Amino acid sequence: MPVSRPESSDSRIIAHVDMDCFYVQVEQRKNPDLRGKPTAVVQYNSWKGGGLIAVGYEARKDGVKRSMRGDEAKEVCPGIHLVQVPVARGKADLTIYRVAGSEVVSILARKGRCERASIDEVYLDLTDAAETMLKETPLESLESIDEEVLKSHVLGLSSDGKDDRESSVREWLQRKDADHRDKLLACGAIIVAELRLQVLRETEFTCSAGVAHNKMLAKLASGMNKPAQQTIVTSASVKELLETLPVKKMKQLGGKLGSSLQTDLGVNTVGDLLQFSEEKLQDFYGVNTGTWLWNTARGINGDEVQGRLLPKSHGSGKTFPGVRALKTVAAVEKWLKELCEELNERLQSDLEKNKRIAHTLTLERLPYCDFSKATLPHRQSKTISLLFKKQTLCPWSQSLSQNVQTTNAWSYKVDEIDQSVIEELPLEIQQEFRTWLRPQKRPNIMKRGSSIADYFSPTKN
DNA sequence: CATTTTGACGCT
DNA sequence: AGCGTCAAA
Repeated sequence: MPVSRPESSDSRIIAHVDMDCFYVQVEQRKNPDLRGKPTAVVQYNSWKGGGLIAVGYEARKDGVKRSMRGDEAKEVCPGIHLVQVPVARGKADLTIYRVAGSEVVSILARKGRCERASIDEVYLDLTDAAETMLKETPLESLESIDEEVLKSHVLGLSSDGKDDRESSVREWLQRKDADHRDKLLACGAIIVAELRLQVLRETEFTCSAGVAHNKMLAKLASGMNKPAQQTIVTSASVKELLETLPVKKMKQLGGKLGSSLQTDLGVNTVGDLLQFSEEKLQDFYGVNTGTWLWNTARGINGDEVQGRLLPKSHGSGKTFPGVRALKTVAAVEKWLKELCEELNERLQSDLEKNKRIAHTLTLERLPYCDFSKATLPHRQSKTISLLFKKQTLCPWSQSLSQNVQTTNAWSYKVDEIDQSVIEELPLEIQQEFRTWLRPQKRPNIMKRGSSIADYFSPTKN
């Protein structure tokens, strides 16, 4: 965990925006008949109705849970509408959701530094925008405050449960005697409410948000009131909030580290961590993790919002469970080709839209966790450069062939990137490329085709 | 037969 | 470079 700026006096204004049951909303926009009806999105449907990966709020009321099978969902919610993820090349194709996610990012990026954290989440650093707003329009003089802002949940605001919550939120937003950091939070809340309304107007999607002084607290808050609401974390509320918060609810503590805290240290809430010195935590978990835990217990988190609107990598995969395991080289080749073709299509559109070009390719085989049998060790991966030659991928064939009948060994060569691909790039990028490639003067040995699958076509040794 | 399909980042 | 961890729909 990076600990770039661990100060408790952190006065940044950070928002985390999270789309509500995103895939369901995408499907409901595509087919408005589904709006207001119990809906879930499933991957495949031939086995027990497919696996749910997103559940709308109407269906959640009936007890439908993610990771249920479609058939199970029908049992608890007979009227549920199950929409299938599109299938292309024999596998789930998430393109429509990625495109929808990027629509949202392009709107949210208008007000400050924006980081695409996942297909449907972003972090925003609104510090500058909030400071500017506070300077130019003192909150007390703001006579018309947007209705959406008044629906905010302000943690630590005592009258959160009384009948006129909105007026107490208005009062909090405009408090003359509020300290500077609270006023900045109020400005952040106004900006985020505006952004969420813009997202709704321009995409028809609702989202929830958290506004706080750092990423950790903003993320925590965005999930506290869903759907279509926002939550503000004041500094004054942090201690109480963390005191009773189960460690498992904190990002990064949902897995083995969180379990270890519970079983090895008897730490059940984030507040319980306060009893341990930084040194003690470092002894247990190493310098970085120890310091990170010590800061986390105090609501301190220095992670910066990375200005990054695009994903750093593209992946395409498919599982072949149980009896569907691939048993022949031909079957492995067939599916590698399908995966490569999907990837190729996405790389092509990335090149056209963003002028980016891939430079490494990694083939991975993920473990299949069947505890009933002797299971394959773990994960295996091989990475190659797509830009430079002198790469032979014999190891790949070994990994791939380990569990299939090997007929003839494969070997692959990857050459310099094809000249025609470079020529499609903007001129200044081309220039950069020639610099990188300068030591490489030899002509291509292998002609590169239109599909990255061609990189893996078996060649003679 | 069976969550699946992603994506980021840390450790060595 | 290769593997492990964590998280989200």
